Amino acid sequence: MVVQGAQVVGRVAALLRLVGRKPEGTSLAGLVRESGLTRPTVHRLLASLAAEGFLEHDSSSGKWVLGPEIFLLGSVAAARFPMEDIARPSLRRLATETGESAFFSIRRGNETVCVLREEGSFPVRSFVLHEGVRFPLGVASAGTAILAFLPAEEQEALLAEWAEHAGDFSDGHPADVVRENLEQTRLAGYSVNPGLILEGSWGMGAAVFDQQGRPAWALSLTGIEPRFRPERQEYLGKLLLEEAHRMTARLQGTS
Amino acid sequence: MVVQGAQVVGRVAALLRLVGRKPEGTSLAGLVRESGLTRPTVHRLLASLAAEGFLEHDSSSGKWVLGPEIFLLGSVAAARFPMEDIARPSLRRLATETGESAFFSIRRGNETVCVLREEGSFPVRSFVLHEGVRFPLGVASAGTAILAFLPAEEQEALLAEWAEHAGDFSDGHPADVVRENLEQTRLAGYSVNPGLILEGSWGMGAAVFDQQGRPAWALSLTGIEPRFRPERQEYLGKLLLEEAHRMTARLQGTS
DNA sequence: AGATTTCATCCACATTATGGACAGCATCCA
DNA sequence: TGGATGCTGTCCATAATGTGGATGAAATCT
Repeated sequence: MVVQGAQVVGRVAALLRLVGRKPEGTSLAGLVRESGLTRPTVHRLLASLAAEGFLEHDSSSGKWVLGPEIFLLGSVAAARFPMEDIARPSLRRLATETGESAFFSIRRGNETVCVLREEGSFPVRSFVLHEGVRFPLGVASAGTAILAFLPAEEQEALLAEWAEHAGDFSDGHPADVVRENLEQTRLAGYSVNPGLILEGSWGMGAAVFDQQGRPAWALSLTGIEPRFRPERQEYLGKLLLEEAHRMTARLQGTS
Repeated sequence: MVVQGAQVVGRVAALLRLVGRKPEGTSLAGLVRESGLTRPTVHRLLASLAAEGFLEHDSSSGKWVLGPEIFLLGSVAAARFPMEDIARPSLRRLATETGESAFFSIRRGNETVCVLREEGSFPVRSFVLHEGVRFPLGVASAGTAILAFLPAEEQEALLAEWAEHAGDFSDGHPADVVRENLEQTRLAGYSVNPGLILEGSWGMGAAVFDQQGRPAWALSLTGIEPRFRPERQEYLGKLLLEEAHRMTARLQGTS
């Protein structure tokens, strides 16, 4: 998987992903911490990425943010990944129908990345999840919904080295809790995150399947605990599954 | 401008831009030609970019295309560059009103990059311009409209080394023709490209200005020569200027 | 005003990326 | 059928490239 003689490419990619996590930008020190690289190296790579227009350095805040070239390349790439067109209507329906915030996440390797958000009308909202945020598979409702429907051996591979895979999240997500959660998800069809990431901040998710029948994306809803009591879960789950089925059908149909 | 000790970053950036030019993808050999790098180097960089998800290698066609990570980062970056929301309505109006195809391009250094397209109803369409295509400033109607309203010294800097700047386009665009064209553009407010890139394929453009009053974007229309006769140019130019003014006002107002 | 944290830059060193060379496939043509 | 052409993928000795410890300046906190 790893290509010889391209160390920097990996480092650059990691830095771009880290910067992309926070729309408001990240400081040099933060990136040094999160990347594990030395400061001079991070600084040089950031500066050269900025010279290429892939990043920008907000001189007032000193933070680094994604630059115009990323936006431009992204617009071109979006033609091959018409997620916006396909997912947005479902998100709108979910958000207006339930009042919660609705999200569309995409699987990328052993992570999920949140791509789209649609705010609900309910006045208390959680900001744990937003565009660009990444979670390890099995963490958060979207990643649980996806992991639950991956081939058993892939699930086992991740669970076998769970602490390493889940990183900072392994504290709040012990492997046995996750196992139980995946089992529940397979039974119900949808996943429930009972505030495991942030107390009181609940979520539910349902997987969307690609043409090969693999769970590649997920729809999810987030909100506060009182809005996710058991009696309402069934209703929310039904809505999520409905929209997930609709998207899956649409994606099977295309091409 | 160029950062020391970051050769690869520049190379990677150049390759990504080259790949982004053609939505259908580019072959290794093509990228070797266009980048001026050696084949092993290009291959290694492409392979490692693909391992990171920044590119994908279509194994049937053997071509390299932009990958999912670019799409994901692009979605995050799009929040800082809300061009779609602001430009799309103007493009719609231009396309429906005129029947020609309408485009929105953005200035990036000494180039313009086409970001958005809206097809017109007229059944003969040119495909010289599409999302991701880059032209040197002063080439094509969008780049002419922008260049014409840059500070005189910046214009002169480019015209002074025109052959180098315009590259392959310098044949069809001699410096004195461009100078005359810029003059005309300043007089009329809008630019006209009388089939200089491809015979019979005409275009007209108008610049959109940022908060500092600098021409940073452009709206343009393209079509075949009979649709751009002098009597119609005035009408098309008026529409372009109207929409460009509207966008400029909207952009001044925001923030 | 001293302590602490963050940012920017230098430069000797060796790790890392480079590219010439080789190998494997197609396709085309004599 | 053979060999000429054009493409992709890989190896590895070489040196050019990127690295990171160290230093200093600047900003922020106590």
